[in-house]
Amino acid sequence: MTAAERRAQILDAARAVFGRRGYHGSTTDQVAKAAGISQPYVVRMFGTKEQLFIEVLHDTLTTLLGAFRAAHAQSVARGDDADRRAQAIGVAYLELSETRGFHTMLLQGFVSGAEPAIGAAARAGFLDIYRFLVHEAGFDDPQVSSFLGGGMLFSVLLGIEMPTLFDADTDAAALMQATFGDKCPFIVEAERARRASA
Amino acid sequence: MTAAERRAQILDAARAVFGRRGYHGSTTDQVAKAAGISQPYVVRMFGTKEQLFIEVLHDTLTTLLGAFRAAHAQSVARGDDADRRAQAIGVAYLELSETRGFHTMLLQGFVSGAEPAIGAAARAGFLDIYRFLVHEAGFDDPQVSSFLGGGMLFSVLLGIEMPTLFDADTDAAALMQATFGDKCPFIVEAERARRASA
DNA sequence: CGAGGTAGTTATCGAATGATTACCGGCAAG
DNA sequence: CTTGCCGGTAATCATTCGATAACTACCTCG
Repeated sequence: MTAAERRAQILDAARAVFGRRGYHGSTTDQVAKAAGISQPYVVRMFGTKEQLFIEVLHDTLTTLLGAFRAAHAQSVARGDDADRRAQAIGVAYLELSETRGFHTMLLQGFVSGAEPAIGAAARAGFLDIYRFLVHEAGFDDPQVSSFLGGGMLFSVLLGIEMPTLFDADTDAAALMQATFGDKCPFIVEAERARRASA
Repeated sequence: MTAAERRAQILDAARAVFGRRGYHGSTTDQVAKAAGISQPYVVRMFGTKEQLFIEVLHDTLTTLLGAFRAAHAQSVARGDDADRRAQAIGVAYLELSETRGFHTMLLQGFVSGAEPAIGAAARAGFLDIYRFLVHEAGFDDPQVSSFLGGGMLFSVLLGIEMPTLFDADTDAAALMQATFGDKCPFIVEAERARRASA
């Protein structure tokens, strides 16, 4: 396998691992095992664990902004009004949950601000999203706060593994229904599958 | 000093440490140093680091719910309408940022769901907040989503140390203005003081 | 006084983990 | 054929960190 392919594969595996256990809670060996290679190779390819984490975060943020731009452009092409355009971007955000550990990886990046290099990357990435929403998508202040807040709540509910309580607790089910909307059954099912495979 | 006093002091120090670096990123020695005692004593008093983390989380959630209940009761006593009552609880949430690491500790609890015992405590605590908002404070679904989302965004912006960019980046300043509202200068100043002391 | 409990410490151990080094097999080019 | 590089591993090192053990100073009560 070529080095570039391996690199992509490691980034993918690392996103799942880091997304679940965070920067400090994950080991390079876990990433290596998830990618099906040896631990020293992970380190050699990325230099350090911190560098790997930052590249995963950067890659995830790039994917996110790409998805947002695509959704926005499509919505504009359809001639949607402002509300519809905002909704299209929101849907794009929810649909990124199909790629393993996407939202939890973002969140883990956002709570690792105490590591200087990671904090800088996280701040820059968060601001990029904000700038896109305001300057490209034309959100106003209440819209952007509401959008980002909804996104953070979404990610936290996934990180906390709230879907495990969907069947056991009616309040949990109501909360997730209120947050995930009509994507709710889809997300609950995806989480169930993830747990079953683990 | 009595054991109960020490316990409270350690919990306080641990909240600041865990809030900044998370569960895996913090060491019992950092907590001990912050509390001015030896590392083995921290472990002996709480059994394990995990147990300490869970107790800090529980303590933080208890404080949070207490503050919410007090704010709600006061608002009811004033005869406020539903919107005012919701706002009073929101203000109570913001004001808890005066106690060191409060919001970031909550967030760190919420992203450590991969540790089984911590995840269970975090889910239960999150649901307690949800239940208070819905069943005691009478929030409807959109209100509760908006409130929780705003809270998560608030905590993430603190965790990411976004206030460090307040003066350097006008977009960062706008984002924080939109999120923190009129508490914004207060919070920026508090973060500046925290960094100066570190 | 002395016995026991309370609040702590110093010293140390063992496991985990990020990183390094040295090595190996295949394959393409000269 | 052999030289050298590319993709990759096994072995190992140096630290860090949570936990344990053993000890000490102080206070109080009979």
